[in-house]
Amino acid sequence: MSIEKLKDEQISLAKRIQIKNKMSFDEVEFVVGVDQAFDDFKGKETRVISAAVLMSFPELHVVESKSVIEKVDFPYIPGFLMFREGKSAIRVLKEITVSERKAVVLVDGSGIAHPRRCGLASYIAIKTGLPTIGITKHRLVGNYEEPKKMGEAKPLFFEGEKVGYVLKPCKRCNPIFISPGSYITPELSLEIVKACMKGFKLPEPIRFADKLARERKKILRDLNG
DNA sequence: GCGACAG
DNA sequence: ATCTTGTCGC
Repeated sequence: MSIEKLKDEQISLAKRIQIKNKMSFDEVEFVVGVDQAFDDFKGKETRVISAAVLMSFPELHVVESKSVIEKVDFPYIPGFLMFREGKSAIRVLKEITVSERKAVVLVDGSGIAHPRRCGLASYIAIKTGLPTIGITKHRLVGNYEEPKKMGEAKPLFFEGEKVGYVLKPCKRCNPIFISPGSYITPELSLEIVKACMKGFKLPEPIRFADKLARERKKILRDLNG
């Protein structure tokens, strides 16, 4: 599969993205965090561990946790993360009872703040029908004004459009980048992420999913090698 | 050609 | 993302 062909696929998916709220802030009953860890041993095939943590909202109590593991062949290429992590991320989401709930998914990757307006979070939203919010620790695309105070957020612009927000999560933290995947606006995305913060750089659902993925990876190594 | 470039 | 110990600070 050529890069050009993959770009076409992203452009096609981007046309299906809806930057419109599927539900209001008050209607959100759950949030889900999804994150991946990689087991990359010399000589052996790379494996990806995807973890998902379902939490009540706005209380943020863990309701369900699941993880899956599978081989990965696609390399990391900026702008094409969906082809490396998308498949397993969707698999683990199907392991938890999220479809029948009023939930929003927080993903460790960009949403529409992407060269073709279609990052990993958008891919997951389109393939599952669930509203998603993309969150990254580094900028992929876009221009912005540096938020200075803790809790302050500035809009992220790309090619003349507002594609998300840049939030300073804590006093001595670098900002995090928030952009909608689909079925949600930049404003509600920011509002929900803020409500998921508990003094750390990343929102609770992502932190918990990250922690779970790493734990499973360690167990995997102690077992095999 | 040079710099930028999610995880 | 991952490789890695101690260490400075609230």
